[in-house]
Amino acid sequence: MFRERGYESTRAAEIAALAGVTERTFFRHFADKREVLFDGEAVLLAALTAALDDVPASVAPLAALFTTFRAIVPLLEKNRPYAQPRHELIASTPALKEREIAKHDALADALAAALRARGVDDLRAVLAARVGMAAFVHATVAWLDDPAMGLADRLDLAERALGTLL
Amino acid sequence: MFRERGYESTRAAEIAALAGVTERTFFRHFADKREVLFDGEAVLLAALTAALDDVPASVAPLAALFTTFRAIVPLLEKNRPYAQPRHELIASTPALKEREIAKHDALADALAAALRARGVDDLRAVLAARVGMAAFVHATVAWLDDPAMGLADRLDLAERALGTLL
DNA sequence: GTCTATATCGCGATAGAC
DNA sequence: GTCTATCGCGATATAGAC
Repeated sequence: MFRERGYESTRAAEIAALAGVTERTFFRHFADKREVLFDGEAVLLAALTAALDDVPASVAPLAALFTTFRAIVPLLEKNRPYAQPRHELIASTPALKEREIAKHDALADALAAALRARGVDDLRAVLAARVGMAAFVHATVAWLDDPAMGLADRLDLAERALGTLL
Repeated sequence: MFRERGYESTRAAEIAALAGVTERTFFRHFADKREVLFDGEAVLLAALTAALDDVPASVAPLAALFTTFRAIVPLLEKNRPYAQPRHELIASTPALKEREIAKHDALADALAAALRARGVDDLRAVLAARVGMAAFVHATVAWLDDPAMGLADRLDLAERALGTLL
């Protein structure tokens, strides 16, 4: 419906009707209209933290994150047919883009907490998580926009670029 | 008004009345209610890009950003009496936090564009900008929460922590 | 589920600046 | 005289209280 009529022109009541529930029920499931598109974030977070748990604690923080990202590449690639049009919609709708950025921010916070749990000090945990997320998001977006290069290669590229920054 | 009655309990019409204008006029000036608190972002962006222009093009991207941040420290310190309560309000209001994150994201985009204009390739520009912003925001928040350490020192700390990551 | 508030936007008219 | 900012009125969808 969002793709056909546009996000703003689609009323919450219409979505609810399509799902066969009341408008009120819709808002009981989703805190607001935008949330309909971000149900999957919980799955992504779970996959990331699970993958991070499999990385030996001896691996340095940022390297551990890149290992984590690579581990979920198959999951993301399987999801591409859904993720691509979703990304286009979000990119062209400011309200949704804002929400997506907030979700990524929360994801970074969660990764930082996971790194702290591995014994990384607070400052390095926060910075590593944000640096990692920046690379991950950039790689993912580039991959969605241009599938000529695989996601794993995009991650390699980003990791190597980070190495040349300092 | 936000601090006294809380953000949500303060109606847009009340703000407009305080300013001596109509509610309709309020919304002509601000795209939405949240924007009232983010008028200063344009000033910050201008200060940052101006400061970055003064850094020789020979300086590496991330180092150039830290030089830029240090250059505007006096501006931020002068602004602290306003910034501190503002930060508390934003931190305790999800809707405002979301907007702030989006503003920081836009700032990172602007910095990336500025780096590209210096001849930095796209990938490195984007990553440097986001890494820099992460450090800058973390340092600023830490400084606002605990003024025991100066902002300049917080930036030093973050830069050195990044050095051990990359 | 019902009821209601209020953020937000469209439109037409008006007043003052240049 | 055009341009711009404000006003006044009305409509509607989201979201929250009960």
